[in-house]
Amino acid sequence: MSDLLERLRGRGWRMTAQRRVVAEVLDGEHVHLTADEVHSRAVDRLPEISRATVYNTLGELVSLGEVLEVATDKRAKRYDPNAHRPHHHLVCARCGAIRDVHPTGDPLADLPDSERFGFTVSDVEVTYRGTCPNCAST
Amino acid sequence: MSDLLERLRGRGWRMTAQRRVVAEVLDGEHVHLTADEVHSRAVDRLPEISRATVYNTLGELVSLGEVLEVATDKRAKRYDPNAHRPHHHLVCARCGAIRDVHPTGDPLADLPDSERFGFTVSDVEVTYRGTCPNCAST
DNA sequence: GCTTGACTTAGACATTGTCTATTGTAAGAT
DNA sequence: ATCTTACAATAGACAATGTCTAAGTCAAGC
Repeated sequence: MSDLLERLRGRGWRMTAQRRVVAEVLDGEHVHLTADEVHSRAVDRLPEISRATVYNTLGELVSLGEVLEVATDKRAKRYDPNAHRPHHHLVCARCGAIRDVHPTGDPLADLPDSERFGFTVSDVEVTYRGTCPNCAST
Repeated sequence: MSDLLERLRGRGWRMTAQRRVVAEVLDGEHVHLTADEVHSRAVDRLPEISRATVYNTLGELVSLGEVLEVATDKRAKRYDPNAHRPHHHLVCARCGAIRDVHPTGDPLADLPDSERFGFTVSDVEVTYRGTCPNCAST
């Protein structure tokens, strides 16, 4: 399974039961869990894992560049393990469902110098919003 | 000043001292305040205004479509009064400064049907990230 | 199998946002 | 001008999310 665990081990990350569980919970495509969701799933496998550890571990994974923070919804941050392949997000305004998407084109090229205000621009984040098929039919 | 107040009045919005102050605080270009910042600036002009009123008023302005919520930073929501002219945001990763920007091109057109997962896509939000001139020089 | 420094824990604390019951008031009616 | 009344504002409790600390625990190297 998870290349994630492999990569982390290779980077000298000290492996503990808690960290393994967090990494396992985050495995997969179209995974965008909040910290609390990660925690409750982790508790299923390792009942004594604490909230602080989940937050710490998520923060480390983000620093290591193995997981992305996304702020699609205005409430909790979500964590996206699909960090090695650049992508953007499509969010359902009704139910909050999130899909990873890969638009064509480069939005960076669409920002003229005159609109950069002297900034060095390094990254773009695109969030598409709409209604998912499920919510549309009800 | 503010067409905002004009428009609100025209829409039958009951005008109170508190609402006027909130609307005034939000007036201008490149304004992206958090609810708490709005509150503290409102307090300067109207010391007895309560936090709840600021939150309520901001929520109403958003519902009315006169103000946009933006989630550029992962902490508090920010409120952008520039709702009548579509635009995106450029954020400094160091200091959090925000500018309104107007990229060319249409990101909606860049999302192929095969990447829409059956969603009806209605809106796009683009956030550019980088370093502002101020932070770059220090 | 020790030792040690890094990891984990519980829970207090901080920040941001929401809700409720009560009091106040803008704006139309008289 | 004053009255009435529905809507708005208030204080403060509560909720959700995230951060920090002091003390205990353990993975990994020796």
